[in-house]
Amino acid sequence: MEKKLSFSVDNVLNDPQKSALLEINRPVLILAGAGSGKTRVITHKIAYLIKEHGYAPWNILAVTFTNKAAKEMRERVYKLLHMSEDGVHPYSNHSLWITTFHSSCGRILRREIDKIGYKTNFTIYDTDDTKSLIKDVIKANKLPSPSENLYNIISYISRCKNQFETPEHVIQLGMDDGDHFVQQVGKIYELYEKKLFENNALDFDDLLIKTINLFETDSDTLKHYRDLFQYIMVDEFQDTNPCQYKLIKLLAEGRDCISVVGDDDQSIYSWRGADISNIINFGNDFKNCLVVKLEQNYRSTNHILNAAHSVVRRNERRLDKKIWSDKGEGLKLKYFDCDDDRSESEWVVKELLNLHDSEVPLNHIAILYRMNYQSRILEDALNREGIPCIIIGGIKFYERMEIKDMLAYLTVMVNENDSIALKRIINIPKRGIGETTLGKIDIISAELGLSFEKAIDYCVENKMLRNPAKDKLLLFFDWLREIKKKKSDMSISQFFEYIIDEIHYSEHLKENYDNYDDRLENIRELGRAIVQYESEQMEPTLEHFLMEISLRSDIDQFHEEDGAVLLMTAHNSKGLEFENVFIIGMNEGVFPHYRSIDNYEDMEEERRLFYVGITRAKMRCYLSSSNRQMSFGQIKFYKPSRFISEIHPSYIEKVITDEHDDIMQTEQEIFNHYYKKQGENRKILDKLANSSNRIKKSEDIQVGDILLHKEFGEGEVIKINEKGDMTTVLLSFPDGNRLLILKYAQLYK
DNA sequence: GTCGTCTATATTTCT
DNA sequence: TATAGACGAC
Repeated sequence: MEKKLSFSVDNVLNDPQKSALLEINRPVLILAGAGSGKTRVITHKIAYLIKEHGYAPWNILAVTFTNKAAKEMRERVYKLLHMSEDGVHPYSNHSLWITTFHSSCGRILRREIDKIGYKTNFTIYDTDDTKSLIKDVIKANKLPSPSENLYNIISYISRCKNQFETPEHVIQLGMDDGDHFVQQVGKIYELYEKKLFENNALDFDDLLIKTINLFETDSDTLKHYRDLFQYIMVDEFQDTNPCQYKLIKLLAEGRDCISVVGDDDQSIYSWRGADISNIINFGNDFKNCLVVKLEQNYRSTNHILNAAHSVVRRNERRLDKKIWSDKGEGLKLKYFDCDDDRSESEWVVKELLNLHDSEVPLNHIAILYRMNYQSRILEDALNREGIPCIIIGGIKFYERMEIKDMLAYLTVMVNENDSIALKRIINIPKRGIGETTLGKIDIISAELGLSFEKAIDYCVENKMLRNPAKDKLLLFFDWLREIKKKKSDMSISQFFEYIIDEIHYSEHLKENYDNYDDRLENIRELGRAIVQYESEQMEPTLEHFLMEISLRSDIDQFHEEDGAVLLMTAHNSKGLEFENVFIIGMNEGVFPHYRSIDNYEDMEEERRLFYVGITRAKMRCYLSSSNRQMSFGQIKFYKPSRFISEIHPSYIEKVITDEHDDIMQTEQEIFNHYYKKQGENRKILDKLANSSNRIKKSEDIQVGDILLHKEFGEGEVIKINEKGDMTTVLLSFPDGNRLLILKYAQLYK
């Protein structure tokens, strides 16, 4: 039977897309290949529900992972509903719940969190704040400083949190296994959680966890939101972690009002706890679900799709599907292997200029890489040729020192319990309140279980602080109280300007930083963001603004219309598409990343990441590698990436040029080249570690040879004691003779 | 408590 | 390379 739609999807959607849209009485799992129009399905389905089935916009919850994806989805729905782009008419700006997981939770908690003991003016901590808080916790509680680096501790805690492991349980686990690290982290975790609560702060994970807590402890609230969200859609479902999945289940389980879209081949966030089994097990939790595969790609030509497929099909853990398009074969991928990273970026620039000559606009070109630092050398090369470029990611705007300073000021005005924000600003500009004083207060706060502010009072009352520090503290808090009073008399932007003046922040920047111009400009940019926020919101509040800001990242506000080449990591490119895509640094240890080389599952993820990269390209895809790369001031040698050889040869064309520097054939020559250039840099000697000049056998040397040791320098061979594997050499170094085991000593000719 | 200098040290990726 | 942290001088 044919269904008549006044909201026409007949010419916009293909058959599988349509079936995914029309099914609203069963759960729907949409397995959507790259470029198969999954956003189109979601947005049309939202519009369809509203227009054809009378759903109110606020009764639909659609969640994704990035603000950018959410924003795009919102705009597309507005268009379909003929709303204005800011969504104000005919529904209010708040009417649509098309957001990220984190901001939808933030929005819920902003209203409800007092039900689980927090105050609604809570602060959201980013990774930076989390790091500071953990440092503080270790110090204040006089815990031994852990041998592992902070990042490992933070991610361990985050993993525990996302799997609903309590600190007590983690500590117990650590004791049972005699695992010292786990015990230690468990302790830090416990104190960290306590401190977060004291500070009335939530970290990113908490936004989800506390929402779940809320729903689990307060059934009325859960019921309210279950009734509110009559239909739920999840984009990028392959990226959901246990927490996100649980949240969705809480809201939708037992009902049929859910559609999820995902592509297991594009799962690239397992390091953040994303679990592909969520997509694989979806059918178990949501019975009788309709599975739709979208395999037609609307983006790329087939050589690109086939090349991408020939790589990703090597993964064992994947659902079988193959994307195709009706756009013809198109061009093969172009691959160029370069001598070093400098010539690699020059090659990219050259190809890029060729494209430009054939009238390809610059904003149709993206250059992707595995790690942010790879952008630098490219940026230089592009600048040399005067090609404008925009780098996405990297040092993020909202993570800049001066931005964080000012946001901390605003935060303190809103949440007086936030010790991280308070400590950040208490001595900026210099007020003579230093580490020692703050450390003392932290310790008291930890020992007596007092909040930071209470601990200050306690220290003052009990005369525990010496006079200059004490007076300055009191002075500061007097000042702070005065400032806070002004808050209600002004708009957010006025208040912001007022604080800047009041603390003489521009003077502070001028006195302390060479690049104060840039920093001042950033502050102005933040001011503009505030003004913009105020103009967009019907009821702007500082609390809400700060939340928006803390969940925002750089990629959100890039505009395609800028006539510039885009540079970004492969991760950041997900969900985007470009006529022409370059992927640089196709080397073992770079892409795939060296930390995934020894781990099969990680390697599969790298492969998926590469798959994501290739499938961004509509027309042309360029790949390049380089044998030598300058990284952190050192030259490193690399082999071409295994992924290059994993591409079926019929879809890739290797570029041969005559521009290789034939002069440097051997490792020795390469070494000499740099050695001469950079002088006696010991670090350079490290590079020899893998070179052919490493002496491993006694046949390679004789008495009288001069050998090189990276620490001891040059030494003359005095004696060789043949003992098979354990052969030793006696060498005379500038600082004396040494006996070394040939096999282990790093000696070079 | 602050400032400057030196050294060690780390390098991935939505929110 | 670049930057955070340690250390010592004031």
